Amino acid sequence: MPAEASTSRTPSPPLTERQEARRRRILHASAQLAGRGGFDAVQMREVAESSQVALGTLYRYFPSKVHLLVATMQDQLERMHGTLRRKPPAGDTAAERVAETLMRAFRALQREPHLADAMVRALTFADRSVSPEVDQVSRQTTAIILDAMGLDDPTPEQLSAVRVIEHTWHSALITWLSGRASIAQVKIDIETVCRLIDLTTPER
Amino acid sequence: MPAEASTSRTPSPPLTERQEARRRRILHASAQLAGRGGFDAVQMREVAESSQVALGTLYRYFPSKVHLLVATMQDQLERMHGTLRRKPPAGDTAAERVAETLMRAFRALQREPHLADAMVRALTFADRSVSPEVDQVSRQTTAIILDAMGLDDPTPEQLSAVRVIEHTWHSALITWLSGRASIAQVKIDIETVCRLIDLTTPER
DNA sequence: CGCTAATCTAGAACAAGTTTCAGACTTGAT
DNA sequence: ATCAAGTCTGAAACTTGTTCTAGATTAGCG
Repeated sequence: MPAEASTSRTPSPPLTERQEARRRRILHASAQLAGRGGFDAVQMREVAESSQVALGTLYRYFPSKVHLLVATMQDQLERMHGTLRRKPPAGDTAAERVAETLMRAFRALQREPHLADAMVRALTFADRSVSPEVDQVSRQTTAIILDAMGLDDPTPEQLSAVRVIEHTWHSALITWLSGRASIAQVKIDIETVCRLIDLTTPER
Repeated sequence: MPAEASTSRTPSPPLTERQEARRRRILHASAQLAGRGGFDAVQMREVAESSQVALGTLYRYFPSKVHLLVATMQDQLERMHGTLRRKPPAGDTAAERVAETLMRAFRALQREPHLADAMVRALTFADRSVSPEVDQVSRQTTAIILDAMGLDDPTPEQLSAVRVIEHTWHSALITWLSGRASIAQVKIDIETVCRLIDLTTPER
């Protein structure tokens, strides 16, 4: 199993065991603090203390709070992709399966709304310096959606549809997290956008 | 003309002339600083100095940097809605007109990418305390899209489509601003999502 | 005009992200 | 085992958003 699948971006020098452990402690502390309190509760000094690492070291591993939270999201996403793989969605059409998959992910986020807040806010607040990492998250999300569609090599049109679905997914999450949309509303939006798939994938 | 259309939310005590002038100076300084440098360049001390107002006063008018930038966005949006009204889009279908309108708005933003950055980042970073203002921006955007569609009372289905279009609009802007998507890509995404309108609005 | 409450100003103070630095500790190669 | 290079630590310093305070100014009113 590729334990460093997400690291494939930067062929950084392989970490020693203790370094790997530090990295893990940091991500764990980050997720923990985010879990209660959300974005604001993830304070770099606290993350450092909580993971038994000096502040300077924390910054060596993750060059900013946003980097840290985006990495936390990568971590969680991988976990989720694994879970989803184990129980694939059951719908008849691609649109149904994608909608089901996203709603499943949404329910998982609802169980940890503060964590969701921290990760999503970091993701959309990220500036250019975090582009590679954000891109990685985006690729991972795309992979999840394509998995649900059951497609191996999608057409450009289908890729557009997937991108739009991702846009909707992120933005709908934000409106929900900031209390401007209900859970029901997010559900409707997801179902609505998933109809685009039928438009580009003439179901046989 | 309803000069305080956007203020209708909070029936705050009417401002004196000098106060109105201060508010205007602040918004102007904010847009100016945002215009070069984007989100980070809008520093509250600089805004205060630049608009000849004490820091405490700035915070009395806008309780946070995000509030300030969202208000700046409201301001710009109103301007744009006026412009768009004067030259309505010419497409045959609702989908075409909406896409054309959004692309026109997009081109306007391209002329001031830093300003766009500041406003959009503030919008998506806003937490619950800014919900009313963000909601106001959202209503304004909805109004612009419905205008383009040429609809007076849309069906719930059409409203869903409009919401999804807004989601895509915001999120696509973000990917463009952070350099993860090209202008062409944004165009495709907008055109793709606008097809949803045809799905919910059987063109006669 | 003269008073009172509200508003504004200048500036200090505080909070959290980020940077920096000197010294201690690890690691990998010889 | 020893040394050089790289890493980690603890603590202070710096930046920018935000809050607070004491005193000046302004607005509305009798």
